[in-house]
Amino acid sequence: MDDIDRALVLRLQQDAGQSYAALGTAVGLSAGATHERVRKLRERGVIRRTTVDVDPAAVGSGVLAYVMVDSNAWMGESAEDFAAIPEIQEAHIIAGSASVLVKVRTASTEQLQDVLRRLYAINGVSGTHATVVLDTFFERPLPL
Amino acid sequence: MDDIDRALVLRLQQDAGQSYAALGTAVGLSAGATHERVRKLRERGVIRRTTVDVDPAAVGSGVLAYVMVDSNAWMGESAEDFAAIPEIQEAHIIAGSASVLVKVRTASTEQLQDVLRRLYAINGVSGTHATVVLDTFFERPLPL
DNA sequence: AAGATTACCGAATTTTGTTCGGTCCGATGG
DNA sequence: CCATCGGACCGAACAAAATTCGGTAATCTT
Repeated sequence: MDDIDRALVLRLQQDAGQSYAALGTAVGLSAGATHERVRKLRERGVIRRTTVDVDPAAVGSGVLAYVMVDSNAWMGESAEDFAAIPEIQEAHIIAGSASVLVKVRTASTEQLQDVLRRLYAINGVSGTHATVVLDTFFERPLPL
Repeated sequence: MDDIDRALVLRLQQDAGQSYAALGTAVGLSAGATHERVRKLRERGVIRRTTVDVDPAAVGSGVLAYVMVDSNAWMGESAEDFAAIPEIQEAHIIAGSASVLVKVRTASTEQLQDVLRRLYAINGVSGTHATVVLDTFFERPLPL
């Protein structure tokens, strides 16, 4: 994980569609060597997968909200329960008064309400506190 | 934006590296037609870009926190100020008692503290409330 | 229903991905 | 100090994929 690797990851985050030749030129390597570096980055798990960024509004997920989930039990083994709700994009165990923080995307506030209903149905969940996003400044890749 | 488009986006989210031939077979189209569909999805902005998922811990961002930022002024024009802090991965205007919610990734809690210090330096910011993530259940693509 | 538009297929063409032998450099250890 | 080893790189050969395009069928427009 040297400077070249970081440069490669950075450029791939910005555009994973470019050729190894272009990528190599940018970091000062041949296409073959670049290919090998990227292969190893994948192998090591630094690069997990190649994906596409989708406009949420274009696919019926125009409403974004973060929900603090309170519980009266240990939630450490409940990952599956949260994963079963497709509108949940992220779920984290957190320190502090609430115990789980989830990121939810829905098409409407009505559907958001329905997600809250389903959250309450999860074993151990005693309350929720939803924070609706009014405007997103930006969402961007990791710093390097 | 029909069923085929949705299937294409779904599969590209899972693996944007596969060939148009494979993608086409999966949805019942030729490679050429698939190529054209995906090109249009990009053109329309449904697909914003092709990128790679990186393991945060592998690139020195093992600490994740969400920070509620309180303010005593209208924050709607402060996107640049937040964007100037590279550790901030997302920034949103929210409804509720706080006015901005940011997602922060750092290598250590010391660096997290430094980010909080820089947040306070933003014009209008009157307070912060950081929630540290202890464990991430999952982070996944949008539902379709 | 005629015309126009769009989507599709399949093959040709170009570009890229992938593999491989040989070289260079730094580390290892005798 | 020198020989050996391993890793990273280059450049070329080969294989595969992207991209383009003419022709056709389906769909929409009027």
